Amino acid sequence: MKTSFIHTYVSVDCVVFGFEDDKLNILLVQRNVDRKGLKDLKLPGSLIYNEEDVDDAAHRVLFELTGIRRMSLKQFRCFASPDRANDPGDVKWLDVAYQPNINRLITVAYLSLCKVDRKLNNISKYKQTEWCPIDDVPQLPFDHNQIVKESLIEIRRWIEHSPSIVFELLPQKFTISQLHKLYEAIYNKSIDIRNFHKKVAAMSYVIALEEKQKDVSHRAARYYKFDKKAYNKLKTSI
Amino acid sequence: MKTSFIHTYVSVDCVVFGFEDDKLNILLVQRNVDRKGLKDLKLPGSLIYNEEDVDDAAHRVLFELTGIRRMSLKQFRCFASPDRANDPGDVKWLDVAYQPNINRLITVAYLSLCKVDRKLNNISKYKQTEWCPIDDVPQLPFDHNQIVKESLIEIRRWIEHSPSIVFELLPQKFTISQLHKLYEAIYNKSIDIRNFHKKVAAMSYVIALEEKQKDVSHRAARYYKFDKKAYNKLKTSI
DNA sequence: TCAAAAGTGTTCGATATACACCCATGC
DNA sequence: GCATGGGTGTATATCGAACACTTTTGA
Repeated sequence: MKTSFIHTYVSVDCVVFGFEDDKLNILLVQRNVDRKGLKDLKLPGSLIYNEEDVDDAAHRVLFELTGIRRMSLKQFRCFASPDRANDPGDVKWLDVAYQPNINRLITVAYLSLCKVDRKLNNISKYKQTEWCPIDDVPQLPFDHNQIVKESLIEIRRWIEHSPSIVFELLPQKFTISQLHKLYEAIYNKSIDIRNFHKKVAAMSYVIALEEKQKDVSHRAARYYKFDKKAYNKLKTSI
Repeated sequence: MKTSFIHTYVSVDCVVFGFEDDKLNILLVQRNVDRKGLKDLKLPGSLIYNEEDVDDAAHRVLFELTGIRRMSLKQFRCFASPDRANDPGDVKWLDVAYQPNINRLITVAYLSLCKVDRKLNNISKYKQTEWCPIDDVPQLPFDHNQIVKESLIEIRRWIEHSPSIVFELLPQKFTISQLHKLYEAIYNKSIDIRNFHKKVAAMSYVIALEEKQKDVSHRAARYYKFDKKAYNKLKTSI
């Protein structure tokens, strides 16, 4: 009787967002096994270790992926459907990548953000990683497509709660236009640019710099930066 | 090497909110083992079965607890600290309740809501269940106190997103005053009653009934009901 | 007639939305 | 001089917050 309780492996899977070509992209990695011809992509993830918290496992995955130690991340859901790992190809991959007879796998999904201009010095584990536009995500193994879908809802919630995290998707110096396009990409709708300027002006933690764009064939845009200290002061004062 | 991946049991724990005496309460159950004198309470929960999704496990726990089959519930976080089940008393309880040598336990926390006037016909499993005011929760095993704490934040988020769920905490017929006190309890602040009347009036799915209170020693309050169909129509039209 | 809770409107400030033209730059 | 994107202000609607008195009922 007691044996019917699940005794299982637990993994974390990370949806890492980046912003490129005015679009949201996510990081996908190549699976270890090659199936000829087809790119065989998945979300970066890993089984968790014995003495490891899930949050730590997610940090570890991201570090192995990007070389960045303490990326912002947010757990958003545990996926545990009994048949999420039933596809024969997925079962086989589990056998090769981890060990045979993993009959079931529960995963905890995380959201994270990364500047795409950051060089990803991934730590040997992944053959290849690539940014993939969110509207152009191929079919992924397990329930990774569903995880991606839900992560899009979650990223909006995250921003409502912590407006600062959008700046993790932009370079240190950015233009209003970049920020504007980022918001449009995240909310998937067009946002009036004049109202947007007002909105940014109201963010006391977005600081205008003297510096402007150079060598652009139109009026040069001013650069701005995100002031973390001002943001935190504001947050704690509320 | 591969053996260092976690291979573990997974449980669900449910924070069930009720509304009584103008306060939020949560349902606690008595652990199976008695420690003399002290009430030994915990959140209702269970290990999950082999072929069971976590959501289903949570539904099962709630059914065993209340006799209600499809309660609204919301997964809100996976708790997986390696030392969440390190307390000797907790280890011993796990041994007795489930089986020896559960060295680690990951849990997925759920939020749910229940009318306290509903008779809880709990299905034999729990010796005793009791409603406990949220401000008066005793020390609980594992990290259940933290789970309770986070559930309070989560219930607010849930209401923002799905205003209808508050009505699961009230009887079918309720007064504005009850609804008002419920909101005050959830947000833990006083809310201006006139503004609140306006707010309720703007909820097209809260329907005034002809019926009023009887035998009260003050002006009788009108009853209202929640109209689920009107609510759903509104939701889908947006 | 008193105690206790029910019910009711207006004003103000803040915030979101809609909307169109001139500016700077490189080619 | 023209194409390209940068930058700006005003008017209106909506929402939330503040605020005090009258009504109904049973005891």
